[in-house]
Amino acid sequence: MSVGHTGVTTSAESGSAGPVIVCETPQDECGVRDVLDRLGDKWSVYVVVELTPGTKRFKELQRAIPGNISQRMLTLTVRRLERDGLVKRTVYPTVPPQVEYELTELGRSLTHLVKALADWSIAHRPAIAASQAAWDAAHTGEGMRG
Amino acid sequence: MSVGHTGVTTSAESGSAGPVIVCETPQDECGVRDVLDRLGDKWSVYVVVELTPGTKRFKELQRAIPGNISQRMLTLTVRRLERDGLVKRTVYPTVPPQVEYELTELGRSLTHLVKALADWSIAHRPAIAASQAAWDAAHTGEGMRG
DNA sequence: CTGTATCCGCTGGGATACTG
DNA sequence: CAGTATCCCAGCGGATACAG
Repeated sequence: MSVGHTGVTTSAESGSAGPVIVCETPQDECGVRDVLDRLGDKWSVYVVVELTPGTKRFKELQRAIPGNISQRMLTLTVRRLERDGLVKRTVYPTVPPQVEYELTELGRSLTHLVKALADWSIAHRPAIAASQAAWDAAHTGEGMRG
Repeated sequence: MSVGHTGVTTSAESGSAGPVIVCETPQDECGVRDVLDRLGDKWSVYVVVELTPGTKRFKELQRAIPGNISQRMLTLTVRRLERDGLVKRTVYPTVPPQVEYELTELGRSLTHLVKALADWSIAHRPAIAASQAAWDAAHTGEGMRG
């Protein structure tokens, strides 16, 4: 492999023993996984968010993303995004090297969904937090009251 | 814990050594993780999708979800969803026991976003697949040609 | 600066057996 | 049927060292 032990490709063409999702249903919820796997990547969303305003370099991206993403994960993330056609990577063969990342048309078409997700999250976070608190309160000492 | 080695609570109040996300930014992309963590759960989305038409029992849910979700994961998933206030769980103390799951108001407010995600995924899957194929073709034998 | 290869811990998640 | 507890493994993801 070229990018570490995980590789960039997720499931296809790499191993012949991992169906992952059988895809029985015709088209309804079948493709959701494709996006969610990318969105659930823990970092992909942030890259998309940070790239929404415009082009950013590797280091800029790393600094902009909250949560201290490691070099390794940023590389893996942008590579996957690039492979999916959501991000365009441009290398300037200078010294020191400079690499710029930007959203493609496809990537930009996702930003409004990410925005919607973020809006929903922000709008309902209080409700969710309250629900969690209530749940926790109702379940404290369920199997650990000794 | 009451539900296995993983527990239901994700990060808060359980351990004091896991900040996970520092949340430096005021409110822009900060709350995205909350939703994405839930959506990236690999199964949560499917539960929401399957519950969109209406109430379902545990076993029904398990059968309806593509990819053969295990009992354990379905339990964990619906518990988390319940804790977040997205799903309501109703137990009928019959023999044999019967438990019904349904979306709450909060949960239903998410369905249109999930739908949007699914639509986007379906609409752009060909483009993504093409991009992946192109990327793979351009990167075959990068570090494994020996 | 940008990226790759290696080591390693942690957690998600499957299989299974048991309870009510 | 619904749920819990245990075992166990694969993979994600962090830290680090090294290369162009």
